[in-house]
Amino acid sequence: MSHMGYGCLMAVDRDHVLRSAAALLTRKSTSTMDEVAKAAGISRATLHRHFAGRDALVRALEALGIAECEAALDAARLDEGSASEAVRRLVREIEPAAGLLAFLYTENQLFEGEGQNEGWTRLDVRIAALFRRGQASGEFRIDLTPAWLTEALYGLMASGAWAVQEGRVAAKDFTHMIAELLLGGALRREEP
Amino acid sequence: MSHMGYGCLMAVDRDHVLRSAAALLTRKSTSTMDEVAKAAGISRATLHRHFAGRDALVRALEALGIAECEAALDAARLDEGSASEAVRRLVREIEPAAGLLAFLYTENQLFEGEGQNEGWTRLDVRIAALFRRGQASGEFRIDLTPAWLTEALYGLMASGAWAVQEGRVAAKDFTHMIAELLLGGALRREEP
DNA sequence: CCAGTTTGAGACAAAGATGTCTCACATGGG
DNA sequence: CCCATGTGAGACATCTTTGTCTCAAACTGG
Repeated sequence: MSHMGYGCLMAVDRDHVLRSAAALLTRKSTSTMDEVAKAAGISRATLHRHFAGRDALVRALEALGIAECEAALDAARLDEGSASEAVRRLVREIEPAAGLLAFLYTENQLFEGEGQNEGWTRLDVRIAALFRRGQASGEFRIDLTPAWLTEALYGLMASGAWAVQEGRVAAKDFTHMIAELLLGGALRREEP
Repeated sequence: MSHMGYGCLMAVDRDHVLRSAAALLTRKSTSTMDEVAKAAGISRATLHRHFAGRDALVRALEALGIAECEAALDAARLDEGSASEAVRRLVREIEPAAGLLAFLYTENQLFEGEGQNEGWTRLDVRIAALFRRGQASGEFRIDLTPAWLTEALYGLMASGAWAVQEGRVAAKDFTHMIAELLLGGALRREEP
């Protein structure tokens, strides 16, 4: 297998390691490199062969989270149909990445240096644009800024991911609970 | 001042240390004991005289957060008036503690052992009871569980605290943004 | 079967944080 | 003024995590 280099097997292993690291760090964000390795079913040495260090691992998780989030935004077709439906599609598409996003959202180490990934800005811009579109069309209220609605979406996804993980809400309700609360709030509607 | 013991000066110093530690750890949850000490304007030795170690400090912050939260619940008089107004009062009263709560909310170390503070349960019960009251009175929709609404309130407060800290939303809008989103959601009302 | 590659296990030192201790200094009451 | 108390600065050992290395074993493709 000398000619394969990084093309084939390494890639799928790397992805598997990344996924299990995401799952573990979502539950316990201070997990040791050794715990991450064991969770992935590999040794610490092999983990180090994939990721130069803890920082590289977290950066790779950041890139993965951003990529999955952007893929979700693409799949949700935010420009089509009503803004409400676009938000529902967005929450549905982003659900599988919610745990990872929740971990990254609280990893404030990622946002303090200078070399912060501009992918976050791209995501913010696209999501805020969706809320702005909803405001322009009269669907959404205008006293809540698009920046705050974007932030609230992140926060609700993180809360939802944790609540599901601790069994406080059912996993199947994740999408509905987040989208409905974000769109409609807790108050009952007089006439839908 | 030998006869004073722990009664007077120690107490206010301890409180001041606790407050600055809360402010610092909210921004950078991995701050060193030395950084915590410097932020409080004291030396690491003195910090250690107040709190036996990092764990003791975090536990003290947990107790402080729970106490402030319970005081806010008391001040908000959750049983009086409409549930919506009670939620607005709750958010307003809890705002000063939002940063500390956001820190504790993501300190999952607090919730994994067996000796987790039952204060959180007390808070959950009281807040969930408020949402349940709103549902029973017909004010709140019933397809969002009280447990999820409680969780969402925590998540929105954390998001709000971070968004304010990073300058993405104005501090003066904190209460309005959180309460209005939680109650009414992003959709515009036809007839208020 | 064989050769090259990858892996796991462990040893090892470096780095960082923590807990403990000592000692000099300041401060405030008597 | 004097003394007791609290404080800051620093030294020190310890512990954990990390990064690096080696080597034997397992595996794979030919």
